[in-house]
Amino acid sequence: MNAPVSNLPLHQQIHQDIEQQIRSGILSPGDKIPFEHELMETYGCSRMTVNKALSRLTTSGLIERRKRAGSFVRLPKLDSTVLDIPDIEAEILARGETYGFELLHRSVHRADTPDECELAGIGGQVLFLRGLHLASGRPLVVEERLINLETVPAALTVDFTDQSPGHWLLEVVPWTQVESQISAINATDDIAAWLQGDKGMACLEVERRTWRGYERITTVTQIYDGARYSFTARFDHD
Amino acid sequence: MNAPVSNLPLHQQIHQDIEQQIRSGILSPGDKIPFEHELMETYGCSRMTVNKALSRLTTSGLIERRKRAGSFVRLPKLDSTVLDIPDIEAEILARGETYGFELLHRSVHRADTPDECELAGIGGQVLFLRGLHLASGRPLVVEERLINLETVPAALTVDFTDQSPGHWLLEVVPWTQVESQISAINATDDIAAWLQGDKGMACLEVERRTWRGYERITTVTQIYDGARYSFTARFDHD
DNA sequence: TGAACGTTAATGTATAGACATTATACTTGG
DNA sequence: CCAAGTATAATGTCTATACATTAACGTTCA
Repeated sequence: MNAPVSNLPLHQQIHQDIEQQIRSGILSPGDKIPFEHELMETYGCSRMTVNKALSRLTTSGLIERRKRAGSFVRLPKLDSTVLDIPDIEAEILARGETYGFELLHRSVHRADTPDECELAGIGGQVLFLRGLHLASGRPLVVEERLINLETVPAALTVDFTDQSPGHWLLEVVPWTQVESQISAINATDDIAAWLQGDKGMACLEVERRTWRGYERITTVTQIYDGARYSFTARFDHD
Repeated sequence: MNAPVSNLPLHQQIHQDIEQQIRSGILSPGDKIPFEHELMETYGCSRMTVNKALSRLTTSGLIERRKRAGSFVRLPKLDSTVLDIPDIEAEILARGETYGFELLHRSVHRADTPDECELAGIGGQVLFLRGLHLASGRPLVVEERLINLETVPAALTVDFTDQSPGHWLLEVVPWTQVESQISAINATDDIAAWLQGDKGMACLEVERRTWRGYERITTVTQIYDGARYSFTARFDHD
């Protein structure tokens, strides 16, 4: 009686073996991977099974395949990384602190600034909200949000006095595309007051626009207390 | 004579059709996708072809499949985005500015700080470099880099006086894993002097550690002039 | 009613074979 | 020697079939 080699399906096993060899450096960029018919022999399986494994490695960008020539390890992407821009509430709770939201300002008006028109079209209705995210009672983030009432009219009837609009939006209108911009700014008087910090302190500013299909949903600018917050990201090659 | 419906392979066509329906909102999270045998009829093809399309939608996280029940559109990930941390040289050139690198400091020593030991092991040799990335002759980024000489001994023999070590490393030892941390800091006296800015100005600080397999390659801290730089990212659902 | 059990309809995996496509390698003619 | 044409070996796609796995469904029995 033989112990089972693995409980994984064979195509996953093959995929994983090759990926492991690339990540460990046994196979370097440019190196050749065995032909499909060679892997068929090695694993004692059909070509479709090998092909499934190699196809997935191709779509995930780890290898490159050329007819007649064979399959080769690709050069890694020049440089890019996956960044989690977290749900602030979840993030604060995960730190073991208590979460709170405080609404500072709310207004409804017709789009007139370029930014508002880009969101809701000329003359479209937008909802403007400014609020604070509190960690253990202390302000950590101030956010200013525009919501497109053409696409999310329900936002008008919701009470955001102590509920984060980001969280609500995510449940009601999940986005399909996001665009983010991260920069560093010095706190203005207003920001310093809201975050209970000093004027001029370094803050992370995140501006994010979201879409559902081709319709704009919301634009949010979040300003983080730079001394108390940073983004981290871990990225495995692809 | 019929015009060809599409020149894409059928499984890609099916994949794309369904993805399009999800992104446009025709199909919402939780909605059911037709059974494989229904799609076979719709597209007049075999089950393996339909299966290939649906399997890829599964691995990319767009749909979820349950035996006996069927396939369903998944809720989008809570929040995460792909951030390009660019190759600085390429980025500056892309802006239409000229690129330059200027070495400020170079030294070789045995690892003694905790950070250096984490990189090269206790007593391992490390190469320390400090340099400026110049855009059109003006400093845009100051970087401090530690290179693990245990894994990249060749770095000792390279002249970095006007060549960016990041660029060189990428070609010689491509990484397989990266960890990044982005935060906002106020410029110290030193930083202000290097970047020819004012003390206290907001800067983006990016700390990045890279691995090849399980071996550490380098740690770099890059400080960007906050007034002249920001990261942008665009993210399509997965 | 409701808990246990067998049935069945869906997905998951794999096979063997076929033909299409294409870059490489080889051959031939100038 | 080089250019053009041809053969070939690899990947890309697709089919028809088979059996495994699993969760929903229906039925039976306490």
